[in-house]
Amino acid sequence: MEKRQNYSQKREAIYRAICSSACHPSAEWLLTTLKRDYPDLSLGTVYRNIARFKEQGAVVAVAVVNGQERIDANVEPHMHFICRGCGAVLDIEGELADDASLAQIEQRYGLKVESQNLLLYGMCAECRK
Amino acid sequence: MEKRQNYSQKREAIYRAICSSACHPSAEWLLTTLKRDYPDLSLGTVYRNIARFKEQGAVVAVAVVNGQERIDANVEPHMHFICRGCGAVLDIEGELADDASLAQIEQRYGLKVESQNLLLYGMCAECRK
DNA sequence: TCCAAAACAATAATAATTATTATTTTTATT
DNA sequence: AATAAAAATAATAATTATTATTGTTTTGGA
Repeated sequence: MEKRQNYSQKREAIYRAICSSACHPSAEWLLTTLKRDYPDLSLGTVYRNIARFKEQGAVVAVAVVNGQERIDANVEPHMHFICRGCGAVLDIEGELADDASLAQIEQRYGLKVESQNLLLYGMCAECRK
Repeated sequence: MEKRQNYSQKREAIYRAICSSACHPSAEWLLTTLKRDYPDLSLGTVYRNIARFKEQGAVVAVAVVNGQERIDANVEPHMHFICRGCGAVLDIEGELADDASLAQIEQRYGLKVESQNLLLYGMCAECRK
């Protein structure tokens, strides 16, 4: 029997915030953003629910920027750009390693690839000015 | 005039350890490994020198595994595999995004790409058993 | 050898994250 | 609707990686 999972307003709000923000939020960002609607939301709750979403595969950590983990509700493999100036994390459309290449790597190194993450680093349009 | 840079046995030992280890070490690993030969080496010194190597471009941070930053003295762009089981970081030969693709991304998003890092996640040969 | 700059160890301070505990919310059942 | 067990939470404490500070030692030129 699987574990029962009760409904929680806050969990839903956290997940919605992750989905509806394009910024790939950190725990801190989620807390301050959601404080407006849920004044008694605590950071522990944000971390606990992020951990749960990760376990379920509903979100994925895409990068650590300035020591803070940034997450994405778009779990389809895609690139990210990280700005050295402002720390922004942007989605980038484009190809990743294809299945054939991954299969070749798996064979060659005897390992099993479960996911991939291509990060580009540099300066975003804003910060270049 | 450029900044004077005195010689330091420990700095050299730290750099050599990074170069000669295939494990993409963390600060912690470097400390414990080098303690044998330099019993009064301190963690602060390890961090300070890693920071300097990064500024100089002599090493690059390739991943954060279990909260610890892992570094590589091979600054040529190449893939890495990260084992979900044991946290190992392995070098993987293979193509990254080529200059043409990057130029296209730069144009499309108005940004400047300075480096890239492709991470594969999964289970290494050892941990699969 | 003498001196100033650089590097260091030891220690304290930060900052992100995780764990604990007592309270509140949810939900199934009466 | 009332009740009680399970789950979720806030508040708080504890951990852990990293950075900053300070006083001492090392380095290398004069």
